[in-house]
Amino acid sequence: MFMFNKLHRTAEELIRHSGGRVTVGRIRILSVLLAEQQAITHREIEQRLPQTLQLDRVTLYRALEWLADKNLIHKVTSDDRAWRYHANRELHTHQHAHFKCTRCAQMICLDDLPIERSWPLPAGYRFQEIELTVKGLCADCS
Amino acid sequence: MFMFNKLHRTAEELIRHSGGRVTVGRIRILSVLLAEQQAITHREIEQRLPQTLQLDRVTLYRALEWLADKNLIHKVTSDDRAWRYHANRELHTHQHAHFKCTRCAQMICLDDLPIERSWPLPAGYRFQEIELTVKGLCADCS
DNA sequence: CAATCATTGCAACATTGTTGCGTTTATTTA
DNA sequence: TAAATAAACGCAACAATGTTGCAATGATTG
Ligand SMILES: [Mn+2]
Ligand SMILES: [Mn+2]
Ligand SMILES: [Zn+2]
Ligand SMILES: [Zn+2]
Repeated sequence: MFMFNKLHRTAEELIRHSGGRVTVGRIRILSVLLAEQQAITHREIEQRLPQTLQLDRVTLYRALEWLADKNLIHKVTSDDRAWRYHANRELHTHQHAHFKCTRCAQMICLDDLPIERSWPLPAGYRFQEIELTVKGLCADCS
Repeated sequence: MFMFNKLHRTAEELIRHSGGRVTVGRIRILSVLLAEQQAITHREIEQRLPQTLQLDRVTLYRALEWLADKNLIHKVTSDDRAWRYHANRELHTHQHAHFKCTRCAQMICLDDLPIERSWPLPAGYRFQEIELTVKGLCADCS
């Protein structure tokens, strides 16, 4: 309860600070992501939202897009065609790698992994960013 | 014409060698991939197939799956939710990174990029493989 | 409180890939 | 070469994930 209220207020503050409209949907969504240490899918976010809050699929998609635009969250691609979302902490402001369990599909950020090395490209190619996913078995699955 | 026939015969040989049935579909598909230096999508393969060969979407999907199982091709994930396929050469037998242009979506293999370093994981996690995509602008787009 | 316009809900659509099943065909066997 | 067989195929239906258009709602401001 107490934790929830704290997260709720944190989320509200972050959203208000970003200059958008403060809606209960956005607050609840960001709260869910702040409470989670993993990167989770649209579906998983839906399941973690309070039952009392009825929220359309599309609204959830648009809220997530908005939160990502405002740099409050980031989204990660995966081989199962589903984006995964995670709240931004200070650690996450720079580029970082991710780990995905090939058995349970859980995905975590690997904040310690330095990936800022120079990646040599063919002549004429210009580097923008890197996407790195280590795959294997998580502690629970191995 | 000559090139085509040569690829065609190479493809046929590879397929026969893999112990499956040698069908015109599989030969044509593998020929397309052998002729291509980029990793291309299901859709793009479809477009490159000869008009004379009518081939069902599903058959193409299943042929690609079979070719990948036999290690004649490999498939690469992307942020646009579409697998990309590429013929296996000797270079590609080991793990390698890929480059994807953020403007034209072309994707190439970065065979020179050594990614076999040790990636430190949290305790209890077990490494299996790594997926690395460098994003930026290709020579044509930059 | 009223005005405004960002946000939402709903229906429809798009894309990519998968599954079930009856038919065809490549290969083997006689 | 002809028949038998199992693999491969075509078709229809389905599934998962995400997007678009538009009218209704509601957060914010004055
Ligand atoms: Mn992350
Ligand atoms: Mn490759
Ligand atoms: Zn796991
Ligand atoms: Zn390009």
